[in-house]
Amino acid sequence: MTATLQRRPAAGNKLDHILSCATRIFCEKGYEGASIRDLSRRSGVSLAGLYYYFESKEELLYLIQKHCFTTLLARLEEELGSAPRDPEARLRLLIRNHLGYFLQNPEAMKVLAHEADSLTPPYARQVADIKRSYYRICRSILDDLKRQRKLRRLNTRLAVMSLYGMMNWIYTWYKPRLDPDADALADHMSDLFLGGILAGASGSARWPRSRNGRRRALAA
Amino acid sequence: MTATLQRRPAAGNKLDHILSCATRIFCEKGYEGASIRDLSRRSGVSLAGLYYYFESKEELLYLIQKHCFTTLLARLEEELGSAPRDPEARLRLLIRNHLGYFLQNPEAMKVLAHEADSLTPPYARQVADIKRSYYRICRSILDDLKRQRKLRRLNTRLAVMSLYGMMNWIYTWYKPRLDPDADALADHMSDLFLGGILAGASGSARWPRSRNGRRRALAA
DNA sequence: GTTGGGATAGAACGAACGTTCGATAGCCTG
DNA sequence: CAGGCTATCGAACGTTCGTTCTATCCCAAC
Repeated sequence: MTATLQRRPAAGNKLDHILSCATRIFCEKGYEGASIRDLSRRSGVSLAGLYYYFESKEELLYLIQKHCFTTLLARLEEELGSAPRDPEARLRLLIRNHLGYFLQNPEAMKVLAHEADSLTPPYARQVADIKRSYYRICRSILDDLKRQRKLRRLNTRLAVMSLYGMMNWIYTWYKPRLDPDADALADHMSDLFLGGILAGASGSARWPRSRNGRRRALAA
Repeated sequence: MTATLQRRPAAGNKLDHILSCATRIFCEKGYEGASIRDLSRRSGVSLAGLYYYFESKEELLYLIQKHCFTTLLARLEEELGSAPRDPEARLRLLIRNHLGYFLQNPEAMKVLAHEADSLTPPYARQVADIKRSYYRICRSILDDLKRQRKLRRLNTRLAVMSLYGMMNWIYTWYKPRLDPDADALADHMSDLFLGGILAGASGSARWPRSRNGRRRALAA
């Protein structure tokens, strides 16, 4: 269950190669649909030889997810450390960081987003912990923004989830030759999200709601 | 490849039962991870008996996806038929329709969103056609809105994808006891999205963009 | 030059997979 | 009651799966 990375110091390069092949295969065929034999063919390592580097197929997915989320989180924390205190600026930075990493590693991105609950408890917990940290940073920025701008009616949980939905769904439609690059996309989504948060969720609604009378509770 | 539904007129009930069991199983274990033996156990039909009702596991997924997307699209077209011409109202209606159906059929929703490209060409094409119709309705509403409000800088493709991302990601986080119901959620996302579109994408930017100077093209 | 362990692979294991075969009920029609 | 059609099943087929067993190779240390 512990990371294979530490066990065999000299083997880092080859494990990295295997992990990158595995990422590509999981991306193409999904975790369940991918086979160790696929990985053997793609990586050039024999079927049995692979098991020198990891203990099971599931550990493979775990190592990929853990590495990516850890990197994503570390980059964000580093950037936020030397960033202004203004919540809007920090949120823009988070979005930029997220999309920057995702569009730079599109295959890993799909594996993170698509195989989010393919891991079983022993592995799943550790990944979930990192994800929770990442999620909480966004939520606390939004709580700050809510206080600063007095957005009484803002449900920050819904807002966070909506934002992550926008961002994580990208792997299903993004075409590098057709769509804007990561920075432009980050600006687009930042504007969309912040515009919506700041315009719609403050005091009175600026735009009419649904035409029928079913106005349920919107507040947090 | 043609729908099994028409071949055996009297068998509708049992096929429906099988499809609903299959939906639940695909939802729980994913398409690849689910086995026909799981379906046999859950539905109470013998392994061989199942194949009287469909031709392959893939046709099963196809039947589920086709039925759901067709229903979703039909409902939307019916509602839009007797709706006002105002693009904003029509967009709110689309969001309400989408979330209403999704939260009423959460297992099917996950199968639609998560197994979006588990089908291979013969089946995949037919589902893709229906999805394209559905997507185009949203896009044309947004094009109308863009014209009406003179939103020169709005990239409607990105906007549509962002909106669908927000909505389709719900299956990963929605908790019925914790989160607002479908109508309230639809209002929330409508406000967020419309607020963002109308505030951020018109003439000059109302809020500052990223702190560094990399201001790439945001326009369509 | 022997030795010992890290690194590798061929072959096999048992289990599970999607699918099919052949048989058997039940039932309507003639 | 004979014949055919619908609906169903137990058993099996051939394949692929994740994983492991065992043997080998290479190279540094003694």
